[in-house]
Amino acid sequence: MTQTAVQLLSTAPCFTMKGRTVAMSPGEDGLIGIPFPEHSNELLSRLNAQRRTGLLCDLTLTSHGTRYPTHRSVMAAVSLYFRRLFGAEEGEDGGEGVGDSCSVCQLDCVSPDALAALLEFAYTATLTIRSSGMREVLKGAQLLGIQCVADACRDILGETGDDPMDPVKEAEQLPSRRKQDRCSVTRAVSPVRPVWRNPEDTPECGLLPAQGREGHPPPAAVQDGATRASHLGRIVNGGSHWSQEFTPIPHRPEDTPSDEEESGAQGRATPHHSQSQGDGGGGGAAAGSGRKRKSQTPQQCPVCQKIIHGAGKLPRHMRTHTGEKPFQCSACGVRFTRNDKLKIHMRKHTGERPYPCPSCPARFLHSYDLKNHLSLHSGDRPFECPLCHKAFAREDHLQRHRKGHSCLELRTHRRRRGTGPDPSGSPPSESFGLRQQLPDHMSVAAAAQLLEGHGVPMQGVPLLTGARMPFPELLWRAVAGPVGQALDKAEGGSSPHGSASVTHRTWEEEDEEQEAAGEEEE
DNA sequence: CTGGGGATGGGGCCC
DNA sequence: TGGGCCCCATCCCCA
Repeated sequence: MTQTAVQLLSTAPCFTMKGRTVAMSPGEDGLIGIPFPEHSNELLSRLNAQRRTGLLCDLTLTSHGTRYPTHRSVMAAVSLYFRRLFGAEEGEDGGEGVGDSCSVCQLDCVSPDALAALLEFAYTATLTIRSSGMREVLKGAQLLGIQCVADACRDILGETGDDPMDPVKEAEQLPSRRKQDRCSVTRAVSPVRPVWRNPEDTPECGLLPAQGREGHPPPAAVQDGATRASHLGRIVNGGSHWSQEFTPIPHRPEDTPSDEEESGAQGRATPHHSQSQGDGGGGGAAAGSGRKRKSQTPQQCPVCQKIIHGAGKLPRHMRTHTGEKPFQCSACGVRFTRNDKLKIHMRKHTGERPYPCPSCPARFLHSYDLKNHLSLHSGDRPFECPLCHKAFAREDHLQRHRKGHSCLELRTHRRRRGTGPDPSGSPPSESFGLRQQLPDHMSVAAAAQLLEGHGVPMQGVPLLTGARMPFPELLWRAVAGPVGQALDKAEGGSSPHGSASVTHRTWEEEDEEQEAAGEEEE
């Protein structure tokens, strides 16, 4: 995909299909971006499985006799040291690095435990270490140029990141040494002097890469880290180094990476760099200064690529991936991912129910419980099934009703004119207005004219072009994706439910229901 | 199947 | 900028 296409997609309107947010490019016909959020996780997991079995391992690291089969590409991706050693750094013309044949790298200056932890981090994005081994891991991370791990260890050890002797930072401050002699670069990166052995060079080395495949038990170092995590201190992704790992979302599409130079920041999820950090546009040189990049909003989760809005919300989100629950109830021991959830939980123990019903003695733990409860008093059932017109007091109950195919009147009833919500299942407050002006059997062209008369552009509407609309709802479906939000705006404000997402989801649901109805008819 | 309570995760606002 | 607090949407569970 071209860079232009990527930029287009990054700002393109999106819709949801089968639970997947799909970006549509308005400018390029047929160009869509379909994200697979689990791909990176699965990829890493499979690579780790290959490492454990020695499959496809083309590099063996050794430390004091302990051998660790691994993959060059992974090590080059995670370690600045290996990246430069292999000539894999961006912009390198290659061919000058260590040869492609199976090799052994002796790293005796990194302790076996630290090397094991760093390898596990490389393949799992989780660092599992003993507190007592923190300094060794820090040392190894510095030597190998794994910046985020080094920073996390420094944070925990309470050290600053301004160590002038830090070989990683020192190396990163070398802006244009890629054309220099590889060995000299290597020394600049790290004082590690690996002993490279090639199978053709020594008989000893010829054994090494094959060992993992040929019956040698996997070294302790490549055992499942989860088994060790139970009794070890654990630094997980939710740690402070995520603040460096996140991907700032460029606010303007023209914010494209300008620094082709690898700055040394590890594990960047996407090549997008923040251009608004006040680095003076210096590109790689400034980025490589070792100064901590400050996070800004919105931020993209490096695991699921979800965009997280709000300052300081990314660490909170990351705990949903790591499972970290740092907030424990002192009364019952239940743990929570968030402090505010623990606070609400504590009301159970204190008996506090701060949300009293004004109409009855009932009191509630949560404001939304009170809100639900109040709908019982009022008798309001604003959420009506568009198919069977059964009304619900709660939106989630309507959703459950529709998802569960409990409605037996699929496609047999038309929406009542002038009453009830639209087929999106949205509450009445957002169902009427401009949308009601769309008569039955209106042509797309006529509908477009009407909508554009309200300032709603119809360009980019991908569906039903040239078709006649059997129902105005279908037109609404057609415009829901690209211009639905604009239509909402034209109608005078957004719905309290976030019309875009609601409409997109319901659009998808309706497709499924139409399919189901079609099958029934057959 | 529905009503209701509770849990979870995201966003907004504020400090 | 990070975190606290709150609200909201959604999901799960149980009666």
